[in-house]
Amino acid sequence: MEKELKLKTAEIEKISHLDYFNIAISVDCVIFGYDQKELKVLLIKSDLEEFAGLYSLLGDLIRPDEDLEAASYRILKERTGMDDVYLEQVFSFGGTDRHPSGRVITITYYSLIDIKHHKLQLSHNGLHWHSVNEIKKLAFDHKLILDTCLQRLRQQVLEHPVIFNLLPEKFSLRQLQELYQAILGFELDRRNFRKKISIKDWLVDLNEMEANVPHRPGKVYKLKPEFRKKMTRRKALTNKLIIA
Amino acid sequence: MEKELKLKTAEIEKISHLDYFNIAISVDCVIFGYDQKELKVLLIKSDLEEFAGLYSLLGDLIRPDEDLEAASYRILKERTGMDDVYLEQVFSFGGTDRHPSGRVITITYYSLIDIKHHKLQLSHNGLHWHSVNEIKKLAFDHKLILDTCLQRLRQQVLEHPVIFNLLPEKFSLRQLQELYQAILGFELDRRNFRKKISIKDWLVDLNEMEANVPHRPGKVYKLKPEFRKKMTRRKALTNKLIIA
DNA sequence: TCAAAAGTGTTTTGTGTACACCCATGC
DNA sequence: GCATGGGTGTACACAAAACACTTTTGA
Repeated sequence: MEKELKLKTAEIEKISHLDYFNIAISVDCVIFGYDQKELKVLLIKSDLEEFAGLYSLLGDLIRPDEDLEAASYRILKERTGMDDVYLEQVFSFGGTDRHPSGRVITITYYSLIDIKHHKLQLSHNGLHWHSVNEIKKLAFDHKLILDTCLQRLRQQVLEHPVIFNLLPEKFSLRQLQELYQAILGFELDRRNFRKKISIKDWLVDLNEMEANVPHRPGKVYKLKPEFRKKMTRRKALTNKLIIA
Repeated sequence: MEKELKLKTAEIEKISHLDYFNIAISVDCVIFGYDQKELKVLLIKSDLEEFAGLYSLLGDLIRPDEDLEAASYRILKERTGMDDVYLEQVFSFGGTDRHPSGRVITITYYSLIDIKHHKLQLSHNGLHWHSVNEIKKLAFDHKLILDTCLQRLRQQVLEHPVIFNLLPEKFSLRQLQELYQAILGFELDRRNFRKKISIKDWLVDLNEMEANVPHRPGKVYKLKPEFRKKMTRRKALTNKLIIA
């Protein structure tokens, strides 16, 4: 992967001097995870001198024979080993100066993965999970991209059952509430939260209890299978907010 | 403009045979207008043999020195003569087979214009306003693009005061309500509608009355200037729905 | 005088929000 | 027995929805 990134920069260098239609197109992925009660995002060390010491999102140029989703899935698969993930296109960024080596338009996706279910190559590249709240600056315009995706994620979790892609299959209502809070950035009332979730009828009670908690164990639930849609889909017309 | 479109096809033909990074990038604009109590969209005859007899959206390849918004504004300006318009990026479509002459990824925008304030060159090209409801099929994947933009427009008018870009500066509440209905596709209660609009405090009463109506004239309003934002902006976190 | 739409309030229903107590478990 | 979170219900405030009559104008 190191090699691939170097190649990428070189290729951009080359094409930036060609004629009219040579604009490169990339996909950048904001890969969200959840751990230690914090929302995380997968970052890698920037391979450009201009951005030495800064981290960037995961991305790559699009290949001529793959569509946008395929490119996103490829990036995810290469970096996390996972291909069964939730993925959603967010926005395209096309400023003429956003890449120092030439004109690159990027189409951004965010994805949600269960951080425990993957094996990263954390050895080099600086590939790592970073707390979203602590990120002040990224290479390129990636901070803007991250903020845009986070905003979209916040909208989505208010309206649709996508948040479960960040959790293991079995979870307690406390875990779910803490995750909502980590994403939204504010506290929720426990009783009202439970009421709204139960009205939504998204969950199955597994008749199990949490184990290894230093207090009274809570019930364990899983998402009903009909809501486990992982693919990119078109959004439905906004209905009522679910939470908050 | 005829010439430019022919050129465009030829250029795409050429680049489709080049090497790795030669993917063309276009912007397609779904330009909405409102007339005769119907939502309209600006269409043009497709210039490709493959789509003879079909209409398509307005679009063009992106130039290397212009960003995405600049390309959208250029297309609008060329076709409608207007450059003071509301514009919003919606989605990017990148299927490998979406253009018969080669790989073209398109970034789509919708815009809202006051249909009375422009002068189209309606003489040739088949450039015309088409009722959105009557469109069954378009060239390329443009029907899908149109549907996606319409869905986004419906979301936006429920949350933000963008709808006024489709109306003349002065309008009555009846006109406004009819426009909401045309976009949303269902009827609204007149009293509840007026109440919600007045709570929003978007409008100024101009102390004028409608003229030339075959019934009791209504009051005439305009949008408060602070809500007349025409540029592309990032969306705010969803707040409560306004209408419906 | 009729047709067409303007203008205007009240009631009912549902949803959001604030809030407090007892319970079960691990340590 | 104490600390920690689990689990539950009620009261109030506000927003949405349903609904009818009188007024004004043009034809």
